[in-house]
Amino acid sequence: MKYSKATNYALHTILYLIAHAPDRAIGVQQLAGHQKVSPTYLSKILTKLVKAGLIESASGANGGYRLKGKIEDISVLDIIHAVEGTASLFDCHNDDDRCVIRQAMRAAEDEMEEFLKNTKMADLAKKAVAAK
Amino acid sequence: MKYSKATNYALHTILYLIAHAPDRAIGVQQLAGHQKVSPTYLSKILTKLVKAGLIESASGANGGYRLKGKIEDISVLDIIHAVEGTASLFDCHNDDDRCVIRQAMRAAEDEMEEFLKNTKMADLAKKAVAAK
DNA sequence: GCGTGATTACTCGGATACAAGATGTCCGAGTTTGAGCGG
DNA sequence: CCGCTCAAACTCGGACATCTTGTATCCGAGTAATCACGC
Repeated sequence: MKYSKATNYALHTILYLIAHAPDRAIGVQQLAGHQKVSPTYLSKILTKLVKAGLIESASGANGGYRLKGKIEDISVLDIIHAVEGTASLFDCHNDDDRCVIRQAMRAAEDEMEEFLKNTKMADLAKKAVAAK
Repeated sequence: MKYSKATNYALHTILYLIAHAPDRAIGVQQLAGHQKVSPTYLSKILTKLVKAGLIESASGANGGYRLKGKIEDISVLDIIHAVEGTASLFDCHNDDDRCVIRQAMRAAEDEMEEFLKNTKMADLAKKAVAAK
C-alpha cells in the first residue's frame, strides 16, 4: 500500500511545468533531468497524463509536453487518478456491497480524495516559490 | 496503490470475533472457513495483530485467537497499521522534507487516517447486525 | 532566393527484462487438552 | 480413584513457490523543424 514512484514523477513534472513553462512545450529529456528518471520511462508516464487531457504532447524537433488549458484547475487528485487509475483503494474480497468494512473504507477514501481534489497544483507551485 | 487482501482478511476476522466471540478463543480454521482463505495464511496475518497487541493467541488444543482487552477502542486504523505498517503512503523520491507535494500528500493522508481512527470496529459490528 | 530532399531532434507505442512485494503452501517444532491405562 | 503417559488438536515460525505489479530499458516508427543543395 504505497503510492507509486510514477505518481511522484507525474506530480513533480506538472509542478515543474506550471512553475517554469506554463505556456510552452518542454522536452522529456529536460523534464527527466530534474528528477533522475530515464526519459523513456517518464515519457510512458506522461502519456497517461496526455490521455487524461491534463497535458498535450508535440512531436518532432522542439517537441515535448505542454500544459493543456485551464491550468488553475488541475488538482492533485486529477494527476493521481490519471496515473494510478480511479479504482477504489479497497475491495471487499467477497463482493458484498453492504459490507460495513467496505463502506467505512470508502468513506475514509472519499475524505482523502476530497482533500486532494481541493488541492490545486497551481497553489502548490506558488507555495514552493514562496518557500524558497 | 491498493489495500492488500491481508488487510481485508484481518478486518473481517476482527469483526467476526467481536460479533461472535468477544470473550473466547476461536481456532484459525474456523476463522478461515468464513473467508475462503487458507488457515496457514490467515495465521500469518493474525500473528501481526498479535504483535500489535490487538488480539492474543492460545496454543494447544482448543486454542485459537481471542480479542485482547478494551474491545470498544479498536479502530480500523489500528488494524491497518498492524498489517500494512505505519509508513507513510507517499515518499518524495528526492527526500526533500520541504517538498510541497509531499506536504500536501501527508495532509491528505492524515485526513483519511483521522477518519479511520475514529471508526471503531465495535461500531461496525453493531451496524452489521442492525443491517441484517 | 526558393523549393526540395536529407538530416536531426524529438515523441509514441509495443515488446521485453528485471525486481519487489503480495499471496499462498509446506513442514517441523512447541503447547495444551483430554483420553486411556495401570496401579 | 488417582496419576502418569501418550495421542490429538492446535498455533508458531521459517523456508519456499508463485503471481502480480511496478519499474525500467530498448528499439522501430512516425513527425516536425532545420539545414544543405541545386536550380
